[in-house]
Amino acid sequence: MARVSFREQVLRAREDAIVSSVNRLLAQRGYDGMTIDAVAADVGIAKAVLYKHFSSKESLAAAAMVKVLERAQARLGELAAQPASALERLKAVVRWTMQEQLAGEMPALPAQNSTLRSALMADQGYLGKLMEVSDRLGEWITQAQADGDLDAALPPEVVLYTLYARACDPVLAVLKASGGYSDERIIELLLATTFGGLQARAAVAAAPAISRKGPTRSPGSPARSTKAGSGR
Amino acid sequence: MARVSFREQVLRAREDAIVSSVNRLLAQRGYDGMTIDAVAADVGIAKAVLYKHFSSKESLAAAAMVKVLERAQARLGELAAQPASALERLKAVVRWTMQEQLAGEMPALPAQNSTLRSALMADQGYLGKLMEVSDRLGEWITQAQADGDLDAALPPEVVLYTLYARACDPVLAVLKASGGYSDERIIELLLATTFGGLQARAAVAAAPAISRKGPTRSPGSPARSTKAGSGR
DNA sequence: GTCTATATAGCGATAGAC
DNA sequence: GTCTATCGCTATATAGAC
Repeated sequence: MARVSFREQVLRAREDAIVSSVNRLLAQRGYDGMTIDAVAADVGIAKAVLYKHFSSKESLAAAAMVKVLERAQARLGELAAQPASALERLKAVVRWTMQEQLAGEMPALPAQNSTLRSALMADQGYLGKLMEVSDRLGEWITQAQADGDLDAALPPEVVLYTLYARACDPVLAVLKASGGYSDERIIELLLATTFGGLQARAAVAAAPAISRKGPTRSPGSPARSTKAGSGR
Repeated sequence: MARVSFREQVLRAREDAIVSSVNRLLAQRGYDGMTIDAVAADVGIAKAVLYKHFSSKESLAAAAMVKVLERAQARLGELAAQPASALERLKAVVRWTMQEQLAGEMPALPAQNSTLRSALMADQGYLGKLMEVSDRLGEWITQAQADGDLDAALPPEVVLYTLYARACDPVLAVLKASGGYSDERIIELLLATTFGGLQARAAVAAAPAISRKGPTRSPGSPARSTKAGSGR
C-alpha cells in the first residue's frame, strides 16, 4: 500500500512537471507552435513516457488550462478572505492574470480551433473549474454593479468575457516587447484602460498620476509621436 | 501592349479574388487552420496556379493584411473628409473594424508566429501601409487627448495598440456565438467598454441607454446571472 | 496556362529494444 | 519502466501531363 502510494506520488510529481512545462511552452509558442517533442525535451523525459500520462496533445492543453484555473481559484480564495470591495477584488484578479502573462505562465490557446475546443468542451474537469471561477467572478461583478462601481448598463457576462480576454491581451506582450515600460507600469496602464471602461465613472482615478517627460506640450503640435508600428 | 495590359488585368483580378478568399479563410480558421488546399478550392483554381501568384503561405497572409490596411486607409480617408472630432473619428474607426470582424472579413493571425512575423516584418508594402495607418491614427489620438476627450495620461502608443487589439477582440466572437445580442448591440457594448477606458470622463455617455428586463433588481440579491462559461 | 500527381518534411503517436 | 527508432498522416510546395 505504501509502495503504491509512493509510486502514485512520483507519478503525480512528474505530471505536475509536465503540466508546468506545457504551461510555459503554450505561453511562449501557442498551441500550434508547441510540439510534443519540445514538451518532452523540456521536461527531460522521453516522448513515450509523456504518452503514458497524457493520451494526446489536446489533453495536455486541457491539463494546462485546468491548472491555470486552479491557480486562479486559489487566488480568488485569497482575495475573498481579504476585506475589499467587489471592484477592488476584480481589479486584483486582472492584475494577477497580467502578472501571470508577464511571467510567461499564461497559456495561449488558439481563438478557435475545432478539435481543441471540442476536447476542452468535453473535459468535465475543465468545464467544472471554468464554471466555478465564472460563478465567483460573476458574483463580484453583480456586486460591483450594485455598489455603483461597475457600469450597471453592461450585461455581467460582457464584463466577464472582457476580464477573460484581458488575461490574454496581446497589448501586454506588445508593450513588453517595446521595452519602454516596466512590468508594473504596463499593468497599471492596462488596468486603467480596462476598468476605465468598466466602472461607471471616475475612470482614471484608479491609475496613479503620471509625470510626463518635459514640459506640458502645446495642444497645437501633436507631431506624430506614434511611429512605432510593431505590427499587431 | 494592349494585350499585355489585358492579361495583367486578368491576373490582378484573380489575385484580388485570391486575397479575398484568404481574408475570409483567415478570419474563419486563423492562420494555422487555413490550408493552401482550402484557399485553392475556395478560389476555384488549382494549387499550382496559386503558387504562380504567391510564393508561399506567408506571402498570402501578408497580402491579406495589406488589403485590410488598404481598406482601413480608405475608411480613414472618408472619415477625415467628414466634419467630426478626433474622438468621434476614432470611435468610427473601431466601429468599422468591429463590423469587419462580424462580417468575417477581419483576418486573424497568430499572436506570435516566428516565421510569419518575420515575413511580415520583411514585407515593405505591409510595413509602409501599417505605418501610414498608425501615423494617421496617432494624429487623431494626440488630437483627442489635446481636446480633453481621451485620457492624456495614457501614452498615445498604448491607445494605438489598444485600438488595434480591439480589431481582433475575441470578446466579439464570443458574444456573437452566444446569440443573445444583435450585431449592432455587440458593437455598442464593446465601444462602450473600449472607450470608457480611453476617454477622460463621461465614460458611458456614448452608449445608448439600455432598458433592463423586469423591474430594477434589488442590490441585495445578485444571484449569479453569469453561468454562461463558453470556455475562454 | 491549367490541372493531376507527387516529392518532401514535420509532427503526432506507437512499437519494440534494453 | 524508460528510451530509440519508426510509422502514418497531413500540409506545403513542385514537377510533369494535356
